Amino acid sequence: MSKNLVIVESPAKAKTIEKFLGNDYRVMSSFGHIRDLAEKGIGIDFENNYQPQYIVTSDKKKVVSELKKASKEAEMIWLASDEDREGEAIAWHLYEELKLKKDNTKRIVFHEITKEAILHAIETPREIDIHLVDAQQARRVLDRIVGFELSPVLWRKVRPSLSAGRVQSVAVRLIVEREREINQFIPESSYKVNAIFKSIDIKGQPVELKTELQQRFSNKTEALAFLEKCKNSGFTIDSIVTKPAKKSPAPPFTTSTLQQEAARKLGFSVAQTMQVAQRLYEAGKITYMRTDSVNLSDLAINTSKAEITSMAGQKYVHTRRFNTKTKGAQEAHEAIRPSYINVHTVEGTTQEKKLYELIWKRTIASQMADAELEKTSIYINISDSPYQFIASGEVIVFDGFLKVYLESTDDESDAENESLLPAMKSGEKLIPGEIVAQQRFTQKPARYSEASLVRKLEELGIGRPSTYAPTISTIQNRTYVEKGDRQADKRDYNVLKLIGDKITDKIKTENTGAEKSKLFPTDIGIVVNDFLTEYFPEILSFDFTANVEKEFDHIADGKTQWTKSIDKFYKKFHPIVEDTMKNSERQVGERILGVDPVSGRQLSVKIGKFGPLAQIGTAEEEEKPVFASLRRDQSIESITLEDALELFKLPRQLGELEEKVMTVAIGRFGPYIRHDGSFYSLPKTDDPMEITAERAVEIIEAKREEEKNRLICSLGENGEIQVLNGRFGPYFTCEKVNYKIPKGIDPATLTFEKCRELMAAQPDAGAKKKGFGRKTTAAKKTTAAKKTTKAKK
DNA sequence: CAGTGAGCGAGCTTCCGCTTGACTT
Repeated sequence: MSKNLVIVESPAKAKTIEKFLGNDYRVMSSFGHIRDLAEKGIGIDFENNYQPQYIVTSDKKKVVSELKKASKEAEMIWLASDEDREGEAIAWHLYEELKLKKDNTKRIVFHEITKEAILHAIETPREIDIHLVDAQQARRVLDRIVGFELSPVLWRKVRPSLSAGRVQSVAVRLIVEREREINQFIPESSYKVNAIFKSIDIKGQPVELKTELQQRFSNKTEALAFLEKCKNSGFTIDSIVTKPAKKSPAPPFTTSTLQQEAARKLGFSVAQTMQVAQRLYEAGKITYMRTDSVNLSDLAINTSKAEITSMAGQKYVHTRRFNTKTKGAQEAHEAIRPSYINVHTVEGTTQEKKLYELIWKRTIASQMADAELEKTSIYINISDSPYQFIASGEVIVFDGFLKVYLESTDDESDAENESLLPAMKSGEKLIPGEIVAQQRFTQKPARYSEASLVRKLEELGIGRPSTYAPTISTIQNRTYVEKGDRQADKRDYNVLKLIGDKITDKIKTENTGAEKSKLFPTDIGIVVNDFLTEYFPEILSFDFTANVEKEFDHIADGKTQWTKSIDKFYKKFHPIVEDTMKNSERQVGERILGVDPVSGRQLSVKIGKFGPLAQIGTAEEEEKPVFASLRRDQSIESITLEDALELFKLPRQLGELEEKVMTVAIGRFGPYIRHDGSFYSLPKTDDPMEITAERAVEIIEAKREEEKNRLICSLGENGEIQVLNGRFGPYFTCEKVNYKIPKGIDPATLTFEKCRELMAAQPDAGAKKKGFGRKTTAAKKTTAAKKTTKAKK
């Protein structure tokens, strides 16, 4: 039995620390927070000065009882959770829940997991900082009030099961507003002029010089006029300017920058990055992956230095301390770095290897020398014109950190590969090979990717490293936002080319605006956002979090009582909730597009019970309205009258087969033919608008043929077991439950008895569906319920 | 697996941050 019990948050951390501390210390983990506000109801006692009603969370009952037992056996208890608001609260909850005593409890903190740091912490204990704890309670209670009062407003006014919150609602707002910017964007064009000059270099070799005119022309007339003038112009090198430049390495990774770089360089989703990083962390290969700090421990800096020296030499070393600039950063940990800098690669999956390598390179590079560059510009005069052509080149004089790592950017647009320029002298005359004026357009703003949304949230100080990935999932699970691709649009552009004294004028076509894996708002997302921003502008404002953070800082400093702060907020907020509940309309996002030319009735779009729909006529009219669902790629916000009218061309009658009508329509699962109560999906190659009766008959007969071959045999007295051919191979079914047939058994030889045997071996067959991979509390409850029923048996 | 857009009006849903499992398909 150990004399000392140390409690930290993470089991991986506990394992490491235990090694440093020796036999007198037992190190256990709390697995994060152990208590939270009661789940049922709001969990706050409004009658009693906002007293929080804490309960031990169901998944922490076991941990808490183990900790309780261990704490009774120990002589001294060391609460070693992180030194930030949440960490302090964890320590306090432990103190309360484990019923610890002041005289044998100590609070210790360290920012890096090194032996030195931990021993130092043990020597300098303190008490729990109750003001910091109060700041956390205020944060927790505020989030609960906002979330649990706003969400029911949405259930009533928009749709059940929706949610709103301080973080997620602002995240959705960013995406909705970006989409509007894109929709409203009007591209402007101008003419960019490039020239290629021919010359002879010092060695007498022919060389080409690629240049761009410093001036862009706003229209074709000006561009043409310039080219006309160039026909008779002379071109002379005016000057050659060489300037030194340098590039510095980026700081080591935080959660947010790791997510961004892993997305750009490795194509990982935000959640994927965190999963892979978690595995590396648990294996002891990297430091903690949820951090907002760019700080490295002395140990890490020193080992980096040694590593760089042996790898590349002393002159590549340049150690640095980076400062965290992020709003609201709490810096309880180090930056994300390899645990052992001298380990360059790790064993594991491809993903783990790649992510580790990225972390290693970024860490090492951050302690390396600046890259030194030489930028050269050649300025070329044009006779009779005030403008100049410029050729730019860049040469790396000393690679420095670039030897290892270069940070990526989001817009990998036309980053022209600037390189070495040919050696030339000023005064030299040049002959133009060709001069091209090309029409260029201003770019639409880019939609957010998961990672760029995280960067934006971090910039606004909204959310924490531990919540970036879950927030991205939440707004997608609530169907406010969808991840998707955008096909490129074709766009014509004009190219004017001067060769010799001849100008050609051509129209070319380019693809533009293609986007992959970006976040799009849904109609529901737009309606919810517009509703919330109208009625709750303060909560939805981009600086709401920053403002409440200031308030929390006052509480942490002991200047404000946390309940007073909450009271001030609640007294203002709650009446708005009540008023909105009572006085606002139901939100369906209706837009009137115009009039149906056939019936003369109004055509509108809105959100219906089953999603976005278009409607001809109104409910008030005597004649019932006609409805049609919007397609997946259409939205209420941007659909045109023309496209909406197109929707009403289906369902379409195709003629008859066996005296029954065939109709073609588009359903939830795509286009289908309906005939005699049966459904036949259309292959992707058939267009429901174009399909003929003959083709429809073909599809129906093909499906019937397949059906015929489906049944392999019926077993049992009344055929209660059927052996069938399915999409994934043969299987059998009994009382609507499907069972697998193990490999190696010929389905045709199955007997009734053998099937009963196979059924007994698959007790869980049919007991799935439902959850659909979502981590909801509901899903957790059903699995828990399953376990208990099993136990009873 | 499937074509709805209305209506009886039960009882349910929801937040943000801290941490890891335990599950199939």
